[in-house]
Amino acid sequence: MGSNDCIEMLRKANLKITPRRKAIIGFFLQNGRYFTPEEVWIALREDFKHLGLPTIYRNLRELEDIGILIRVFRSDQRLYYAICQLGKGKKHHHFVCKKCGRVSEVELCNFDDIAGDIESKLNCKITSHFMQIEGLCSKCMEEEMSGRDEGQKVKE
Amino acid sequence: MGSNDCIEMLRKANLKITPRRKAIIGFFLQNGRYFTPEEVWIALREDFKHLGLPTIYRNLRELEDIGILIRVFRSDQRLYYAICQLGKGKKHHHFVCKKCGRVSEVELCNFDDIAGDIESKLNCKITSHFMQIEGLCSKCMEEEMSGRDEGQKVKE
DNA sequence: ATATAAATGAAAATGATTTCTATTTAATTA
DNA sequence: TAATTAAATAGAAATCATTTTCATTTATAT
Repeated sequence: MGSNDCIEMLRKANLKITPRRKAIIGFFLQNGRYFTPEEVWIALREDFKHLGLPTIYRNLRELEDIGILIRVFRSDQRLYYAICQLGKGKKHHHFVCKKCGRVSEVELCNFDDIAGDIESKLNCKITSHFMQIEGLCSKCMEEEMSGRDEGQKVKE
Repeated sequence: MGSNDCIEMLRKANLKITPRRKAIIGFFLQNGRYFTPEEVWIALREDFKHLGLPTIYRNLRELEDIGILIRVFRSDQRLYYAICQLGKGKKHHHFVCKKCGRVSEVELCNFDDIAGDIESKLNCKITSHFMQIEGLCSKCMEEEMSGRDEGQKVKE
């Protein structure tokens, strides 16, 4: 998916294609990691004379609603968003690099193999599951190996 | 695990065994579902002449740290906690009833079967994964079936 | 019993997120 | 292309869940 597909999704969702929306989507596409609304705001203020933080919050939420963005969960209580190229239609999960925050989409999932067993055991009906996979992305692994310690780092 | 085990965990963690802590743990054990700090506070205020909301927040966090409680994620940005009988040692997940909020522990997990494949595909190193399973618990399924609509309900 | 560090309550502060409202703008239609 | 209209936006203010501060109390080790 590129920005074009995103624009198509905006159309389908009856959301207007505004410069801010395009910039937000472009920002997430360029940097393939998660960001707080404030971080997005600070980055995009460069490109807009006027840009309200509420606009960012509103748009991030709307873009999440239509499946262009996903939420990333961290233990602090803040909002984190990342681009979701696969959209809501395709079931998948996300891998989050603990070091640099990069988010990668993972289509592989074998949960269905045990869903029935869980249902039997709990005598319940499973309707969905959410998974967040964490670790080190390829880039951060290399850096780890070579003893270097550069690169974008996630705030602890 | 019962309250006794919890008290043992408190000891191990060098947390004092206070009436409030015992009450909080007991409250979660009795009602096997998730609650916000405020809900816990309102419920336990019955039993304590003085009970500060910050005390609840502090304790919930501490109890989460040592593995007695877990966080439940919902799309609103609030804190939800539930009892975790298996503790941090044993890898497991949680099933959350979308209707009544009941949280059940699920030891079954086959993620390891595909972890290697994901690592190969992304060329990454997976260090952990978090999963929240959702659906209808047995009690709510029965109610669904019989057309009744009683029982504790989760606020939408 | 005493000492001491931890726990607590109450009040106040914090700060992320949302709401409000007047203005602007994208997109539709004449 | 201009007029129209609902949606989007900025900026300021409000909200409200959560945390901090600090004086007092309490669990527990001695």
